[in-house]
Amino acid sequence: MIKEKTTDQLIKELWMAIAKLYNEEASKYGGTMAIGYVLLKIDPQVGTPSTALAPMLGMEATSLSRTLKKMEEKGLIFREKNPYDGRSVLIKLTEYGCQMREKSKEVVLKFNEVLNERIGEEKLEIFRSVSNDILKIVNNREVF
Amino acid sequence: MIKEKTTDQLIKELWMAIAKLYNEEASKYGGTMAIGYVLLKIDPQVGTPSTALAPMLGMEATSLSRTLKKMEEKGLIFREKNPYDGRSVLIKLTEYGCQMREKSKEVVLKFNEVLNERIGEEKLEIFRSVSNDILKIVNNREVF
DNA sequence: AAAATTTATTATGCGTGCATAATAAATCTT
DNA sequence: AAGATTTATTATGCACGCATAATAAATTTT
Repeated sequence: MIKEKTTDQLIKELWMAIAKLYNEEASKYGGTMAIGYVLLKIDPQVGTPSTALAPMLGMEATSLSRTLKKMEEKGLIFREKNPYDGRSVLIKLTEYGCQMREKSKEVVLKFNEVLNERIGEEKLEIFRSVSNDILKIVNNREVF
Repeated sequence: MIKEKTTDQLIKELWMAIAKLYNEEASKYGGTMAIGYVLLKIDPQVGTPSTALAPMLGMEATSLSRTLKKMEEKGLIFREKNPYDGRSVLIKLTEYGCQMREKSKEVVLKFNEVLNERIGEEKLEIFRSVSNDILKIVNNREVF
C-alpha cells in the first residue's frame, strides 16, 4: 500500500481543482476554461496564426480544432486568410471576443496574484522551477 | 499580454504530460490511467468500501461510477454486499485485478522514484508543500 | 408500520484532451 | 504543368472529469 499521497496524484488533484474553479468563473459569463486559455493567446490587435496557437498552449493542434470551431460559432473569433501561406490561417478576435478576453485575463491575473501573495514569490519560484524540471523529465520520456 | 507562462498553465501542462505518460504505460497492458488510480486504492486483501474510494481519489463519487463499471466489465473487480450498510458496497479485486494493481503500482512507484532522484528530496518536499497550499486556497475558494 | 428523509448509485449530457484517419491545400519534383 | 509530397485542418471515437437529475435502498420520524 502506498501511504502518503504520491506527487503525481497531488498534481492531478491540483490541476482538477484549478480547472473546476476556472470553469466556474468562466461559466459566469458564458465561457469555458479552454476557451479562456485560447483567448489569452490571441493577439487582440493583429490576431495570431492558427499554427502558432497549439504550441503556445502546449497542446495538440487537433485538440484545438474543436475549441476554435466553438469559438467561431459563439462569435468570439473569425478566420482571415494568410496571404503568405494559404494553408495557415490568421485567427482574429471579434469585438465580443476582445471583451471576453479581458474577462479571462482578469481571472488568470487575479488567481496568480493571489498565489503570489499567499505562497510568496520565493517558494512559488521554486515550485515553478520544479514544475518545469518534472515537465522536461516527462516530455523527454526519461522515466520508462 | 501575459508574457511568461502563468503558474496555472504550468500546472495544466504538467498534469497533461503526466496523464499522457501514464496512459501510454497503462495501455501497454490494456489499462488506462484512471483505472490504475482506482486499483491502487483498493485493498487487495479485504477490499474497500465504494464510499471510501472517491474521497481517497479526491474526486466525485459520480465520476467514479463509470470507471468502476468498466472495471467490472473488464473483470478487474466485483462487488460484495456490505452486511453493515446495505446501501454501500465493498469493492474487491479479482485475481486479474490484483495482477493489474501490481502493474499500476510499479508505474507509480517508478515515476515517483525518478522524481526523487532527479529533483532531490528537499526541493520535491517544497514542491509538494506548495502544491498542498495552492490546493487548499483553491478548494476553499479563497480566490474569487 | 407507513411516510418522509437521507444516502448511495446510476444515467445522461457536456467539456476537454488524445489518437488515428481522412481531407484539402500548398509546395516540391520531375 | 502533372504528379508526389508535405503540411494544416477536420472528423470520429475514446477516456475522463464534472454537473444535474433520476433511482433505489436504507434510516429516521411520526
